[in-house]
Amino acid sequence: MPFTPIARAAVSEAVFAALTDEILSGRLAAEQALPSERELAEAFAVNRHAVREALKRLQQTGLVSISQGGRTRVLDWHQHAGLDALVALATSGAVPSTKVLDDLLEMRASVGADAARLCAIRAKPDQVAKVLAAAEAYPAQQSPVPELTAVDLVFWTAVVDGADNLGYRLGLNTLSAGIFAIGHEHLAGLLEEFADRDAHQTLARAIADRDPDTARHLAEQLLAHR
Amino acid sequence: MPFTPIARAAVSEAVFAALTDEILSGRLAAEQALPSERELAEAFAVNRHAVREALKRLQQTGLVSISQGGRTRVLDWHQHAGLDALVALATSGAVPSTKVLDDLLEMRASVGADAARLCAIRAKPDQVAKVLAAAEAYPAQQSPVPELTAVDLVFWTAVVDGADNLGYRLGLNTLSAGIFAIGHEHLAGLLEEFADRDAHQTLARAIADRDPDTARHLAEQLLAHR
DNA sequence: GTGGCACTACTGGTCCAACAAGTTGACAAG
DNA sequence: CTTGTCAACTTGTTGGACCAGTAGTGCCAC
Repeated sequence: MPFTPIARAAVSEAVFAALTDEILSGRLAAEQALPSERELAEAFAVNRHAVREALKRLQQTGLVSISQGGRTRVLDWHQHAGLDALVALATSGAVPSTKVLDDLLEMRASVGADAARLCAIRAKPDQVAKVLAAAEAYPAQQSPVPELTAVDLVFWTAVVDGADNLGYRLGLNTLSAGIFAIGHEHLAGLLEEFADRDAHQTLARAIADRDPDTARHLAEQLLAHR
Repeated sequence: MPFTPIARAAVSEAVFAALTDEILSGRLAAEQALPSERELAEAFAVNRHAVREALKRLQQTGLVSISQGGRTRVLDWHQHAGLDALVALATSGAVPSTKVLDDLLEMRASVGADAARLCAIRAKPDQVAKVLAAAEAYPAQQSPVPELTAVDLVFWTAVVDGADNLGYRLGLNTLSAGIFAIGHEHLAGLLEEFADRDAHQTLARAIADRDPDTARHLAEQLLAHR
């Protein structure tokens, strides 16, 4: 059944998105003071509590700095925003989504290669088995893009799990969220990689053989983005 | 003057920290339903809005799933939390902070090496100049740890800026926040690296010489953690 | 004139109370 | 067994009030 849940965006979510856009696009420059919560509430025609929830999230993302009594100020996201802001960045249009995607894939290549290396060194037997199984699950012939991305995510999740590095594990979550946010339509260039069943199985075998250098090298080749 | 600003934590911040701890430590298991907002408000002896602000942030971090009408449920942070959760993870005690630090440094090594490579390829002249200047700024003799970490951050910020990758840039923010959250007392093992003025200058020169392979290799050596 | 103080007009932080909107489970009608 | 209804929850949103902290303004003593 191809039905997807109907999106019912909360008010604070909408406010968060609007302000995020303003900041990432540069229309609200760094160091600039935001309108007061009361003014924002009136401008968006929502309650102040909704604005506050959005501002709290902006603060967590590293986009604004809040101080009681003083005004809320915009931060330079280059310096203060965390990796999670990349998801917002991908959809805000502040930076061309192709640029964001390229950067994302570049990071994925670097982290993925090292994760493959570590997986070959550290993975427990059952984790190796999962990697092999995930490689086996790649479809032989053409499949729809969403399905391919799902299979690919399962494979790399298995690899990263085997690498036993919390940073890589959580980074993978953020990265895949970012890639997902950009949307499937921009992922056409990755079809060859996703569909390369043989390469994934070769990589899985290198991991199973406990050959970290080969695993890293294969992963580098596989993830290299043109 | 060694005085630091007095921390005036907001109530919602405290609630957020408490719930984060409960979840990351596993005392609140995944899939488990949280108490209702009213119950939490009563338990913490705070207003419901404060609880809501905290829950919104937990949702953004990927630690809980909120649905109107239904109950708020705990998510498996391995699967859903973003890299930013690492900062909370470092301080929550859910995982030994030494493990978090090791993982963090491992990730830093991989990302840093690739950033150095890309910086050698892509950095603009003024960015190269900043890298050289940052390497020059390393203190010749022993210095206090906080100062060393600050100098080190400036150097790597320059390198990552030159690499022109938004993912690396924002990832560096998150990583350094995580390392900072763990605290300086655990960073003794890094003193040699931080103090290695020569190695940083050699690396900076490789970048200035546009020698990506050497830059990557040097960065790998420099960032290798024992 | 000038430094210092008090006051005022903001800001964000917290709380109470109410109602709207959605979910869930029980239960009766078909 | 299926379906619809209802009641008792839940989160979502709003309004208003007051507390707490900041920052600028202007007065006053020196």
